[in-house]
Amino acid sequence: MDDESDIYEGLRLRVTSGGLTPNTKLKPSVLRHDYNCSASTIREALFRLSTVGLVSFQEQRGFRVPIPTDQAQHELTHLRILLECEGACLSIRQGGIDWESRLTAAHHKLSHIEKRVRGSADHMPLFILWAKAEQAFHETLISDCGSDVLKATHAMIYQRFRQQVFNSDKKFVFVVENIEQHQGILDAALMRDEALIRSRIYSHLERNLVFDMPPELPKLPY
Amino acid sequence: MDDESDIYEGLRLRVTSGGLTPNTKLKPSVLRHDYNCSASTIREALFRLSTVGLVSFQEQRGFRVPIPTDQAQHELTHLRILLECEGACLSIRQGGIDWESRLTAAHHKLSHIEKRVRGSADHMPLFILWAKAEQAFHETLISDCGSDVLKATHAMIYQRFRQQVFNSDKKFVFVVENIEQHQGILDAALMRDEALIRSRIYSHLERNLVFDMPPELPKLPY
DNA sequence: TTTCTTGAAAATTTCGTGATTTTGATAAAA
DNA sequence: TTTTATCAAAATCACGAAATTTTCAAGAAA
Repeated sequence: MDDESDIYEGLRLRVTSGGLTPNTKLKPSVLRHDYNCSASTIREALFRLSTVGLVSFQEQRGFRVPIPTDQAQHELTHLRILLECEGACLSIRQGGIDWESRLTAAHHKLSHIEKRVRGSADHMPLFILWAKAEQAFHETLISDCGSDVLKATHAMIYQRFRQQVFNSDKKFVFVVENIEQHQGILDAALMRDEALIRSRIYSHLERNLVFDMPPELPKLPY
Repeated sequence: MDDESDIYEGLRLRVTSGGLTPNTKLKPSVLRHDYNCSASTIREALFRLSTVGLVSFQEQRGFRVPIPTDQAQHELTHLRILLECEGACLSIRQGGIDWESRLTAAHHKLSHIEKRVRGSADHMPLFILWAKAEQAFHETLISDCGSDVLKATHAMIYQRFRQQVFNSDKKFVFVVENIEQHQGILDAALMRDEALIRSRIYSHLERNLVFDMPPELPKLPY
């Protein structure tokens, strides 16, 4: 377990943003050479990744890069909305100046990168940077919700979401709307308006919902 | 990996409802004898349990039964409410007669056990049965939400919640209110009343919220 | 007494091997 | 041509042992 966590992190990066073709087999006996360790060590790390849903696993058939599906993207987006709205609203209630400050800082970094992305033709080189900054922004948004369980759960879902869209066809289509949407979320947070931030988080993530959400049933009068 | 999943299940049962003292060390070299396998196999299973939060793990310091804390109980309850409300409401919208039927069946079983528990002085022997039935009921409640991710996430949180209360002081205090609360949730589901089921799920789990939820901030007029 | 070392015992982690299973190409049969 | 059978190559899995790290008790120093 010396640098097993490094191995875990390394593999996690490769399966989430390493540009691996979905369904690629992940063979411990091959990957061991990249990390200078035994196949068993790789296997253990892949196992852990599979419990979090970042690699798929079948008994006696080894590990593979998960195949992105519309269904999975929809479900991951749905859960992101649920968790981020809840976390953001709780942070609004409990967070102080420190939270506002960290969120503003995270947005500043993200915003800087996004403006650079808008300019350049090829987004690829900036993408890793952008992904890190966007994750940091969304995690800071919920950082003062007071629940480690909520934050850990959100982190898991966010990772899978990012893997999903990265490994799907439209990898690097940068959406210009993101810029004003992130700004809008920051503004709502600083205004401490829960209803507004909910609707802005929803709007921000909405385009990843590939199916219509089922409508609320009309209440029957008794 | 032959019966590794059996080992995983066995260990999961032991750390969630096996009456183990919190903080107990889980030594692969000891546990191997209970399952007739090597220490490595046990280790792998414990590792998987640690990624879902059912055993705690520290590098070079092995595995332990997690220590229940008020904070953890509060957070797990909070997430259960969030996920079950969402899952139940979606099931109300999407579920059909089949869902109603399965939910009624699950409630019937649970109800039967709960009435027996109310009668007996020592709840211990019935507890495992009750836990299974209560889990089945709550999982059926969200079973037609249409999201595997939501259901899997809920299952993880529910397991940890159950472990939490089981391993805390008040292991076997059976709460009589559960009976009518479960009935109330079933009724709301059959009535397909989303607002009602939300409030009843909240009431049902409320007593496990050990801290007050922060109040909504008053909106400042500009 | 308290704090700091020492070092042997115990526990954890990594690794290569052999047994078991899957894969995939080739040939036989329909 | 399509399907089925065969079997060798390749991969996976469980295992025990070696290497590394931690634990903790006993003695030395403050």
